[in-house]
Amino acid sequence: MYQWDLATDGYCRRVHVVAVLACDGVIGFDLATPVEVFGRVQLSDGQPAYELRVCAPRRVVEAGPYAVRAPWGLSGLRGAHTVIVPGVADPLAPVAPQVLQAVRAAAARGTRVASICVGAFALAAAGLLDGRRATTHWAAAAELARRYPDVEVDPNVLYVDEGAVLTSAGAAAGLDLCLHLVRRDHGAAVAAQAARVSVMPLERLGGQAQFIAGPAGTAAPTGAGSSLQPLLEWVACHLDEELTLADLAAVANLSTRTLIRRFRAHTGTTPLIWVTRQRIHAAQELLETTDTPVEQIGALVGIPAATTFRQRFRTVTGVTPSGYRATFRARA
DNA sequence: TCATTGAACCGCCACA
DNA sequence: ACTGTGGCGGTTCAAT
Repeated sequence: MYQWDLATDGYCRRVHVVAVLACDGVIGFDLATPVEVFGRVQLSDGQPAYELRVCAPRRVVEAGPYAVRAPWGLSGLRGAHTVIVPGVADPLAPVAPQVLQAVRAAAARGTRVASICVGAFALAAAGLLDGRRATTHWAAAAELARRYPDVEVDPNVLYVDEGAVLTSAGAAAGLDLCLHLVRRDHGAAVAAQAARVSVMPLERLGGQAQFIAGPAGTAAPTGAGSSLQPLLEWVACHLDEELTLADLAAVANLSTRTLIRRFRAHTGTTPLIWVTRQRIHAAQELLETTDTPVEQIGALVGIPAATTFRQRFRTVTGVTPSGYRATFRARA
């Protein structure tokens, strides 16, 4: 599964290979995002965290006003641990059969596959999204759902992580997705460093809804004009406290019913799931940067019951707190 | 692991 | 008529 190479200090080092697919009409922004993020991420020892391959079905592909000369053909997808599929200018155009085949084969090998923006159409065409949750650019979400009724399209989120298959919303959300993957692979500290390089918050508080233009084409006036942003920021400062739905509603000066509704529209999830995610992310940072015992970390992020903390940590990150610390603190 | 129990969530409807 | 809100009640979920 992993390619091993010998670092100069004599220790074996895992290199995670990221293959970025560039097809004709590829959107330059979508292509550049993973190239810049994965290409620049450094581990704490200064070594690059990823090996990057830009792969294309032909040696040169059109990318709008310019052309891209890709160093890898589709064979570059073989041996990759992650395949990124950027959007193309015309997502409704049929995807070349050999591209579909290559993506399908990668997924069948267990390779993680992620799309940016309307790249989701290619994943759907390859059948990778059937029965799964997915997202895409908000303006294309309805069409994706219409063409692929087996795909559960959620236009309200920045990205969807289904484990082996991930999709992200328009353009800039690709950055969120890439940073999310870095966090999954190398921990919050490395991801935070990558985010700083990109001059980008590691995590945006809202979902995609806040970027959907209103009927006049102006900035989104979702809800009755009022934003949840102050509440989300308040929560981020009070994670150590026990927070009930009623507490949040009181802070936002809304009924619980309306709060739930706004939350779904704004972040794509429910208030408490969102709060739990924030708690676990805070715990990840603490596990990486301190030697505080796991039990105490749970208390520090507002989940004082140790068993509850371990279980929630696991459902959010997929690993145990101690396992997470062992992975991401050992090399610090 | 399982049952209990209270909270969270959401559909529905009335109201402004 | 249309949109957002808030209360009610049933169901689900999760902590202990």
